[in-house]
Amino acid sequence: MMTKPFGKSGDMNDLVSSLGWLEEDGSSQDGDESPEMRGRHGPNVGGRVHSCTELGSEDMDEEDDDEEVGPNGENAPKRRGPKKKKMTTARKERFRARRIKANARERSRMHGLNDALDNLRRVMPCYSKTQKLSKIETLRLARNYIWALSEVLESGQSPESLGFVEMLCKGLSQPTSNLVAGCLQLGPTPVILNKLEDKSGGPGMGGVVAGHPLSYPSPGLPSPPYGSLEASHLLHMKGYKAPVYENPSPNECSSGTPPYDGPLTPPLSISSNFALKQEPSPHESERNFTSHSGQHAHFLPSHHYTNSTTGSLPGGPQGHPIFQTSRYELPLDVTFDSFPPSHLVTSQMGTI
DNA sequence: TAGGCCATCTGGTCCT
DNA sequence: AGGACCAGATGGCCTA
Repeated sequence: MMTKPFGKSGDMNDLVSSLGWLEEDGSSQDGDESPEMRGRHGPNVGGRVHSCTELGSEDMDEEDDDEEVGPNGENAPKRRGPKKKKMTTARKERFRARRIKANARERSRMHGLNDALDNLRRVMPCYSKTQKLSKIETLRLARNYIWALSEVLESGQSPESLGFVEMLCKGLSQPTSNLVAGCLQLGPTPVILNKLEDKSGGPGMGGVVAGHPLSYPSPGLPSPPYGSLEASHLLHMKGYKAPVYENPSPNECSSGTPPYDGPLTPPLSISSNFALKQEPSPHESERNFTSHSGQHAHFLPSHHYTNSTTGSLPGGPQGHPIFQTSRYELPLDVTFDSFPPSHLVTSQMGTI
């Protein structure tokens, strides 16, 4: 099988980022035929054993149609089971077309996944168009963000505290930690973070321990691209007129759907399905989870803090902007990809 | 140049 | 039969 040259280049990103690309996706009959999307390898890449499925064999048969018969006929494997259908040209074309369609769907699916990741990046506390978080770092930061916010809820810890930032940076790579810290220049004094080897965190978690100074922004970190953000802005509350949550359906970015631009869902409405480890609760609707630090974060259902825009919360800091939100009722299956009002975040971060 | 990240192709599996 | 999802493999791009 010939390995086709693959022409993926930097401009693929432009294609991917454009909505038009997705629209063309289905109709362009796959990149195997388009200059940008040439396949790179045949079915036997990486020494994978080619199966005898119809789909798999069709490509092989394109070059050696009569593989079942050896040069002298003696090597023809005696196959059990249903006899393999003769790969007629029509069948080959059909299977090829099916494969091409499947490739297009797969691309579209992955683009949808990437769109969702982009939405997630936008609501992260250090969104920057120029310094895009990698996929894995986006997920890690999202985890930390949720965790940190839950700690704010549970303990009333100020989001402007060092601990909040430490939680955000936990387990992140050094560049990402720098990025986060560059965004979280809390008040007049830059945040001082401490990032150590994995000592304080759980398995797989990087450790951030107070007392080991490592000032941010780091030497090679220009401030402008990273913007700055007060912690209260991080929680997009200053001057934030929270919209009344009307449409709970997340604006999902499945294939073929436009990028997220839909109704904003409220902050800190931690749904009950967010539970790393659920425990029985005396109150049916309460949720607990064990954080990586071994602490227990205690979640209350959203209606526990569904007060007026100036209302206070049980257990929460009175009058803290984080709680000055209006009525929020989220379905349990709300997704975070529509979670915070991204414009409130980005507007404070000087996204470039 | 090595390593990280990414997009894509591909075949397998499961489900409708 | 066909679609969704997944994981493996590969090569391109970028950066230290």
